[in-house]
Amino acid sequence: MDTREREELARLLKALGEYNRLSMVYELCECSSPRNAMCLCECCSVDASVASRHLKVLAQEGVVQVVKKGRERTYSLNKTAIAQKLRALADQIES
Amino acid sequence: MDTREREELARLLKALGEYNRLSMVYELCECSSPRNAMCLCECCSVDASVASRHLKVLAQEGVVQVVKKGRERTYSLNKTAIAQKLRALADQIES
DNA sequence: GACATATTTGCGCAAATAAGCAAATATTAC
DNA sequence: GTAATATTTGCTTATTTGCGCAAATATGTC
Repeated sequence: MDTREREELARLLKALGEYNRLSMVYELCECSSPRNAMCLCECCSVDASVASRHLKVLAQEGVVQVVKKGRERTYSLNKTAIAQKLRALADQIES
Repeated sequence: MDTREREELARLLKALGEYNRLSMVYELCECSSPRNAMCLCECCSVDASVASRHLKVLAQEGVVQVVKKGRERTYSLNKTAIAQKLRALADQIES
């Protein structure tokens, strides 16, 4: 694993390691259909602007996928990609 | 998963999500035997005091185990515990 | 005891982070 | 066009974080 990858992984873990962001991820886990920021800001009781910023971070790190739908944007989890990265780290740690 | 567990998981991910700390974890991955802070501070070119603080964070979150050996303390990874938590999160995300 | 080594702690500083609010922007509906 | 809704952005504030250095502490060696 080179430096670049390690930096990327650190950013991913940091993105997931903030309580409100993690709560949004869990929320998205439980909803089968994509949600918008207005909905997701409720699960952690923050302003919509705050949720928007958190979701931007999650999108940058590839945790969520954004789809523009009219005046709203819906977010869904990149389940397999994230799960794969977490498992890869688990494997490496256990090796 | 209740609030307490989620906070705990967020703290774990945050602990792993800092580049120098993650580097120490990788370093510990590669050494089969436990290492002390003096050794671990080299892999990320920081002061020993900084390494000491980082290792304290990792210990608090259960990432590493500390063994007091004379005037030094040796650190080793709690491999299975961490791997298990990461896989549990992966499973939950993928579900 | 004196000295060396490993770690921790206190302090200060700079940068990053999270939050809320208000304003700006985009898009839909009427 | 106007009004309503969803999002983003700018601004400010408060807090946290990471770092280095120096001093303090702990422990082993002589």
